[in-house]
Amino acid sequence: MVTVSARKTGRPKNELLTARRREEILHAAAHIFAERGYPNTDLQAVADTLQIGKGTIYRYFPSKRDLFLAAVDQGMHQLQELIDTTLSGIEDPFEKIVVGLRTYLAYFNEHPETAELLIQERAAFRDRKKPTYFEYCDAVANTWQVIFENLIREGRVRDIPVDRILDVLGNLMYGTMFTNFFTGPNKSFEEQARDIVDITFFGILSRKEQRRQQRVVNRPETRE
Amino acid sequence: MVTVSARKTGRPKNELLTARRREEILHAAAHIFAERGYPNTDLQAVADTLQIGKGTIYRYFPSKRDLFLAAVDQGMHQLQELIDTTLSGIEDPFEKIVVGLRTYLAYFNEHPETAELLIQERAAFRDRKKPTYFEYCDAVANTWQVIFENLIREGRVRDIPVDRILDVLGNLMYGTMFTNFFTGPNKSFEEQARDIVDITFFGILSRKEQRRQQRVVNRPETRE
Amino acid sequence: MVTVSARKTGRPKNELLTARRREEILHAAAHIFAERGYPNTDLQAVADTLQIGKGTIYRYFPSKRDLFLAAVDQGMHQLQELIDTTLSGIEDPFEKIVVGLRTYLAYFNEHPETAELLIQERAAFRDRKKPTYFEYCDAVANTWQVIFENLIREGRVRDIPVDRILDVLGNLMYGTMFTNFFTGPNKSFEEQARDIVDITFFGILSRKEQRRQQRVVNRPETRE
Amino acid sequence: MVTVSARKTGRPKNELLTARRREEILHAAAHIFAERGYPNTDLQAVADTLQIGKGTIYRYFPSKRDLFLAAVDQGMHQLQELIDTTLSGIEDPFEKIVVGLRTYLAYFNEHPETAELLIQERAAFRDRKKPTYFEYCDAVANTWQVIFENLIREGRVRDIPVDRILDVLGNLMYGTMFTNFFTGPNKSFEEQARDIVDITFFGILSRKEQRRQQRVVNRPETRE
DNA sequence: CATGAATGAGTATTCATTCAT
DNA sequence: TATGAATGAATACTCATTCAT
Repeated sequence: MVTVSARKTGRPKNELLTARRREEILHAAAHIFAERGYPNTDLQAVADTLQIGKGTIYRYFPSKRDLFLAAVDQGMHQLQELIDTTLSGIEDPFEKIVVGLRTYLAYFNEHPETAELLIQERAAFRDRKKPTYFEYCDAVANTWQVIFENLIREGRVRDIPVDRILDVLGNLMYGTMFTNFFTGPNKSFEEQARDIVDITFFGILSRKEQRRQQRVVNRPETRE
Repeated sequence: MVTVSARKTGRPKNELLTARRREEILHAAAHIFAERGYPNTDLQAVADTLQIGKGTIYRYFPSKRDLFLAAVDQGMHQLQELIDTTLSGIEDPFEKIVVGLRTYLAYFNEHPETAELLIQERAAFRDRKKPTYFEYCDAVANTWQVIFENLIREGRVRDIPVDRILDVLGNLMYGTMFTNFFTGPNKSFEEQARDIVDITFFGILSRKEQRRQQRVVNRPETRE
Repeated sequence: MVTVSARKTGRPKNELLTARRREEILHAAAHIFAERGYPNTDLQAVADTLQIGKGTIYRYFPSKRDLFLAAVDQGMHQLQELIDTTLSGIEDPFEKIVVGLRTYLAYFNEHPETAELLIQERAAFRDRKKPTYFEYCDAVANTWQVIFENLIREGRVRDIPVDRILDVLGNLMYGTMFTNFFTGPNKSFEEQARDIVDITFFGILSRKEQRRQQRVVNRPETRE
Repeated sequence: MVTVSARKTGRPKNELLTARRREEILHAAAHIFAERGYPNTDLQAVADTLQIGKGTIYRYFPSKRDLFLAAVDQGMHQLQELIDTTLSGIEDPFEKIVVGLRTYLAYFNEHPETAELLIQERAAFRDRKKPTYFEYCDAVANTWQVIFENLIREGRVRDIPVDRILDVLGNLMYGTMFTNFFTGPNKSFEEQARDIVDITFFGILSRKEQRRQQRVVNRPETRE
């Protein structure tokens, strides 16, 4: 391909190299931010890790803050892509739910630095309207909404308002992820996924107790 | 100058006053730390709020870090006391669970600064073995363990290993608390408690689906 | 004198000491700013000179800029006070002019750092509406205005619009001061004052030439 | 590849183009340095203005400092050339003086950036032996020396040592230029030139007062 | 006991200059 | 030759902590 322009004869920019270096910086930064915390991280440390000059980082990201937020975003983006890919071949809605849950826990199990970044983001940027995590949640909420609506229509899930289900499941996943991160997981993510599914699908009550309580409290919104 | 009872007397500390001031400092500090974040809070601001000298704070707490951790601890302590008090008159185990859950959510609803402090603690003191929150969780875990064991023995709760139940419920509460804090609650804590109870007690599956899935997957650990 | 308040029992501030230290900082800063230039001056250098901590300077002046401007202002203030004092006992208007001029040049001769600060101010704060120097000029302009008006009324000075006289004399003094500062004075300030007075009072033209030129150009505004 | 005249030829530099670009850089730099001040100007801004690469500037000037000093020098050079040209056709010595003065003020009126550069030069390079301005002054001093000596010999100017006259006039011009620049001119440069000539030629004293003062003080150096 | 004056270690960011392309 | 990517030295200001009063 021949371009007319010319004129600019200097050192041509290598876009591929530029993009690769951006990724490298992001990757190193994510780990160092997670390891030391946002306020304790000197960009010099990131530069040293990559064996580049501190000024170079500023060529790619306008500020420490921007670099950090880009790192958080990248982490969430990867999670989203992973889930999208994993679920793409699955038809059965229940399997989608179970696999999605397991993938979520698996991701944070393998990328604890992403969890750390979510904490750091909140601690350092209390002002940001909405944490990156919840922005991503909003983005996929509708997909799950539809899935559950279908299940309810088919009579496979109780007729509970879907947002209640999503809230409870979402909060449970979120809490599990953070707890794992804070205390270290006391069981494998597969086991965790299994336990969550078991309890949220079947409830903790025994059959007998379920029947009894439903008789006592005539909960109108939770008809079978 | 004559002192009556030997030399140890001197100027008697007014222990009451001392304790009161300690509380005042802790209270003010909790709110300011929560409002500005740990690294952005300078003790001068705390001193100014209380109209005392900065040095005075150092007479009550040896360092900024200690003051902060004391504030976190106070928050969790209050929560614990509130729950203990609230549950003390309740006999029915299910009611204990439901009321405990509601009280927990109510507390953080009224004291969002405690939630903020938990975040800040984690962000600032990544090194501390275990966050204050989970120390308190451990402290009460046994109580709930016993409650659920009894329920299982009585056949009112499915025979699931109790720690699984506690993990799932604990993570769900924790996740709900943080989500509320991050995004603002989209429903009242009473509604949240109700939804959590509904789903974790009865499960989301319809009766029919529950039966079907239990037939398909012969899950040996979850006999009724 | 007994003050009621009390309450605040801590270390009392010593206002005298505070004021003295402020002066000390200002004095040291003036010389160091002048010696190294505004942008090249690190407040650490000022602190080192005074054997105090850098933070201490910031207790007295909110920023490097403020410290600098205070130093400039102090320099001009001293000049003004010196001139006021010197002229206070003088009645004869011509003597006032001559002595004022000499005092002005003498001051900058003894305080070359003030001249340097005026340059630095202009170079560093191009945005400030009016340089400190000219603010002080404006403040005294009226006094001299009156003196010259009287001299004109008495027929001792030619009937030239007074602001022209003030402009020319002012610019001449200003230019002389800066030239002295830039190139080093090539004569004593007394000689400079004498030369300025000689030329501005009598003009450089010979009597004969003055008469000739006045015949040729009938300059209406400069009647004798 | 065949080159005609031995090896030195290679790609012949286009000297004209080179010189033109040098001028362009100098011109742009002068304005940007004047607008932002020496320390606040980064060479990137100069490069951007000219739409060239930052490295290219370094092909023409070895350092920021050199570029700046070249810009100052160019400004003074232009002034000198303008005055030389303007005066070349003038025979009458008084007219030379008046026109020279007016041209000087006119130049700085049209090129305020040159005045700014003179300030910046002094502020940034306190160490340089002599500011560019005074180097140029020295270069032309002799010409004016001769002119005044002739006028004195012809009895048209009072027999004052010529360097006194030059000092006073020089300082007056310098002060006027800077004042104009700092405060904005409050009258046109033509009026300023007229006022300066009026006062320095005729003095401010009235005839009567001139006579009186000359009687009182028998100033030996200022005989008519 | 209470105070706040004093301290100085710690940090994000810029920009002159170099040099690979 | 022209370019702009890369570099790292340099810099104003804050704030936890101490301690004289």
